[in-house]
Amino acid sequence: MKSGFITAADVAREAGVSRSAVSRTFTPGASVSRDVRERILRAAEKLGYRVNRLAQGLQMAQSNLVGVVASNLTSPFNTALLDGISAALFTRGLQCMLLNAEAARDDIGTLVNQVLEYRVRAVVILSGAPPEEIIEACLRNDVRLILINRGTLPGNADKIDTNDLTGGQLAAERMLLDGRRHVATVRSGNGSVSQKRRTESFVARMSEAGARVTPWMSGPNNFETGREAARALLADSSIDGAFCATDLIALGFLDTARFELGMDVPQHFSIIGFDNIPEAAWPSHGLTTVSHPIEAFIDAILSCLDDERQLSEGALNFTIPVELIERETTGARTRKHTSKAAL
Amino acid sequence: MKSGFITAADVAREAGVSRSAVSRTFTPGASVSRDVRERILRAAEKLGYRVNRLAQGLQMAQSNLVGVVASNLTSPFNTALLDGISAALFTRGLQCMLLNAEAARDDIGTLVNQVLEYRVRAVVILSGAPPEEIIEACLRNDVRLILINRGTLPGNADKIDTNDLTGGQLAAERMLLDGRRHVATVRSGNGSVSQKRRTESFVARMSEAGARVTPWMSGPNNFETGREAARALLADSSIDGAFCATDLIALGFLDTARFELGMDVPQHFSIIGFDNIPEAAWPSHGLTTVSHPIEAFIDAILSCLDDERQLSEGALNFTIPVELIERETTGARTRKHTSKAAL
DNA sequence: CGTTAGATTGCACACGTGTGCAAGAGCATT
DNA sequence: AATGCTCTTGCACACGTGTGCAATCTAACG
Repeated sequence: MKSGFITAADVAREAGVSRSAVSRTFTPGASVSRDVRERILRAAEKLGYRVNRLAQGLQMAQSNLVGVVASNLTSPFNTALLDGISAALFTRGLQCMLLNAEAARDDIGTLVNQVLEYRVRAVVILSGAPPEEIIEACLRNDVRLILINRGTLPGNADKIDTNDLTGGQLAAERMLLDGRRHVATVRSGNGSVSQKRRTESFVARMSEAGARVTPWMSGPNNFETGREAARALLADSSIDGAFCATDLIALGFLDTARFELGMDVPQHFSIIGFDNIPEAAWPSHGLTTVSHPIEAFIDAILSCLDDERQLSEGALNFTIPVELIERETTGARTRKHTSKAAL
Repeated sequence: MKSGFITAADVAREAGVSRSAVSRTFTPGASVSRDVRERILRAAEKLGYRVNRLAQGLQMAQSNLVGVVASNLTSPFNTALLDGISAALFTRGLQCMLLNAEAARDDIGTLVNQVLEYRVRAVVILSGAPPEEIIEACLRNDVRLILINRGTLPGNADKIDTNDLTGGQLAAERMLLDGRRHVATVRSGNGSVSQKRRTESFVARMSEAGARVTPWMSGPNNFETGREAARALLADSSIDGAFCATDLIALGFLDTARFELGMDVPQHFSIIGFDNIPEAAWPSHGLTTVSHPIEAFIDAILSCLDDERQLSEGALNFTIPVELIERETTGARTRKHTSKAAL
């Protein structure tokens, strides 16, 4: 057998019909008689025919591809999201093009441009912020742009955002219930809009209640950042609580406080994270956290993809609900100011 | 501005040259005079021209896509691998098509068929086992097939495998040094070849040294599986060590032993995992484990992609080296048979 | 049997690109 | 000045597919 792919023309020759018939056989809803269809299917099976999606996409001026821009795939929340998205795309007969934002040094513009070259149907941005001219380019070419937790960027794009305001408030209420009066906020330094929003909401509520807040912000969104924050912040022993913008940071903070600094959580202070990653529920951590369920994100993304309208007719907006998951890093059964007594 | 993408013909008209010149301008190494090239680049910039990769792929009978079949993206080792692969592909100007094997109910044949429709340059299989006719289909169409830890499947494909034999032996030696005489092996029930190999190598060495081995195997490769194994196995208090085929399982085992069953590791027994995921190094776990570095996998994959030969001329084989990372779940400073004394 | 509506089939064009080929332009060598 | 060589440029074809249009075929109905 000769090398190279089998084309519809090969199948047509084998089945003794025209190439159009082959094309119609593989096009749902097209008009083909039953015995011709069967003869074609048999020939296609025999030769190992596969429709060339590149040619198809060229003809239709659209592909079945969806670009997904992600980064920090070591964060379990991001990977869970990616897992859900790739599975959801499969159910819609779409293919997932994964773009690694870190590899491109967070040059989201270049990445989106690359993916536009494939005439993708939509682009999902999980990470980084695309420049405005890129948003316009997508709009002009009828490519849906779906922004996940990117905040209110200018331009016409579908936006799916966690209810960070409520999330921050829930965390604050729990801190206040624990009687904490001097809390820290910890987030990564790369300026994620979502981290900023939830932190500021937390700060607002705590300040309103008269508590003191020490902000801390540095490094990437990972475990090590939490460790560094703990070392820096816990030198000041008046701090009796920490709200970390992601679970990964919170777990680094927690582990360092417990095992490196020998502190007792939640006796000495309370810790609350955000994301509800699987690791937070492990017995060794038992991290109290704010959850924003993956399923809600997936549903919202599918709604955007199923939306038949042109993007120019208006974009969609979704807010993902949050919930406080209480575990063992909050709710100490003790009097207030225990940590001060340790001085 | 009219909707739809800008084509090379549009640019040619704008710049007052032929369409060929535009094509050559964007083809490295083609012959174009300097001022024509500049005029074209200016026109392209102005109009927002993007090469249509679908048409290009059709013409060249090949795309810049590489299919990656993965599953269990909640496993940090898999995601780290995916992260590395997507970044590496970017450096080679290739695009990553992510296929979720779980979403396709592990029907790898269908997945590979789908990805072949895009005339991909190669397919990387991180999960599941493709049927032999698919391997042949790839071979026939000059699509490289790169199998990661899939064992010795029949057919001509590039194979990259962890040195599981040495890995299992290293774990066994450490167990013997700890004086363990009745150890368990824990692996998931979905029959990963790699898990099987490392476990069997461990068992062989332990048996050779006269130790007793109780095998356990069930469920998917996740934390919960480790928990169930601990509950089932530690009812038999003569067991004084466990070798888990992945870190995720090992951590579930460890956490359950410590926090649910109140045992002391490594006093009561030793635990060794495999993969060296980041979580294993967290202070709260300190899991001793066998590492097979991601970088080695990436290097091997790139070597396969860079290999210019046709697949029919012979495939590549790589073995990834392993190393025992000793942390706090082995090496108890105590006399032998401590656990027996606890009976 | 004649007519008509409906289903089926093939022809031919379009989608946007890369490149072989030949023609032309510019320049150095004889 | 004539010749040969190198560089540039445009024409035209091919890649594999979907589909409008017209032609053909089938069957139902009068």
